[in-house]
Amino acid sequence: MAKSLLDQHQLQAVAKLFELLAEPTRLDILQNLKKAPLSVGQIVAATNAKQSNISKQLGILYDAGLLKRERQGNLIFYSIADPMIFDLCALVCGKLRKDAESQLALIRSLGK
Amino acid sequence: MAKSLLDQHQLQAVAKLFELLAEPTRLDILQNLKKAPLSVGQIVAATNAKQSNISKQLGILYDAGLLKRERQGNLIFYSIADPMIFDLCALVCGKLRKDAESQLALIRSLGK
DNA sequence: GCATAATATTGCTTATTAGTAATATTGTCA
DNA sequence: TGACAATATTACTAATAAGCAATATTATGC
Repeated sequence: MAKSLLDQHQLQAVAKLFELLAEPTRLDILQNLKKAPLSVGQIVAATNAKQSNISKQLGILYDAGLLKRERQGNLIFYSIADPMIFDLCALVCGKLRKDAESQLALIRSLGK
Repeated sequence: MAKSLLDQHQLQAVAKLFELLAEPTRLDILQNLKKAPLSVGQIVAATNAKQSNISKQLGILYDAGLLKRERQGNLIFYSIADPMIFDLCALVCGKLRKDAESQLALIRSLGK
């Protein structure tokens, strides 16, 4: 394989997936679902977003295939469809932490 | 550590980073810089975006700390500041490929 | 069937941003 | 210094999306 650059269409697909993770509210939903499935009401309670917004964001994540859902009586439980997203988030969190640490080290060295 | 959920501020920082990778043009720039630093003109030639747009997106990636830059005479060379982003993209690409494959397998099994 | 609870949808406003053409800046060379 | 090439900036338009209040849907228990 020579160059292996993604074409326009593939880049769009990758961008689309990143876009899903580019909103604090959706990230909040995902991290709350990490341990176990939750009903919509539980997610609303765990975050500080309105019910209509949570429902909308859940729909977006579900339509994209990142979440599964299952009805249990009156409640609808959402769960993570592909735990890979946590690997993504872990990478990002690791980078942010490392960046913050080296920033701190720089400030400390200047203060001497 | 008990829950270790990210707070609002941290979620925003994570979202911000994903947002940078949520645009096809910026992804295109990044993948072109993977092998070696390139001047702005070279990037414009490698992608199919206008100069002003490339310059703008380069500025965004640079301001965010994802790119470094160095002037060499009349040219300005940009390069990747943190190769971790390629790990992120590899994860996403892997997921998309796997999803596509299982989708294909499903279609094939239905065709029998 | 009716009242109620849980979730989804709709219509709307507001904010953000990609992309562009035109112009400004910066550096090089003669 | 002046002409030219490379890059950055500006002002603008158009499209997208988050968030909200209000309303609609769906399921439960009486």
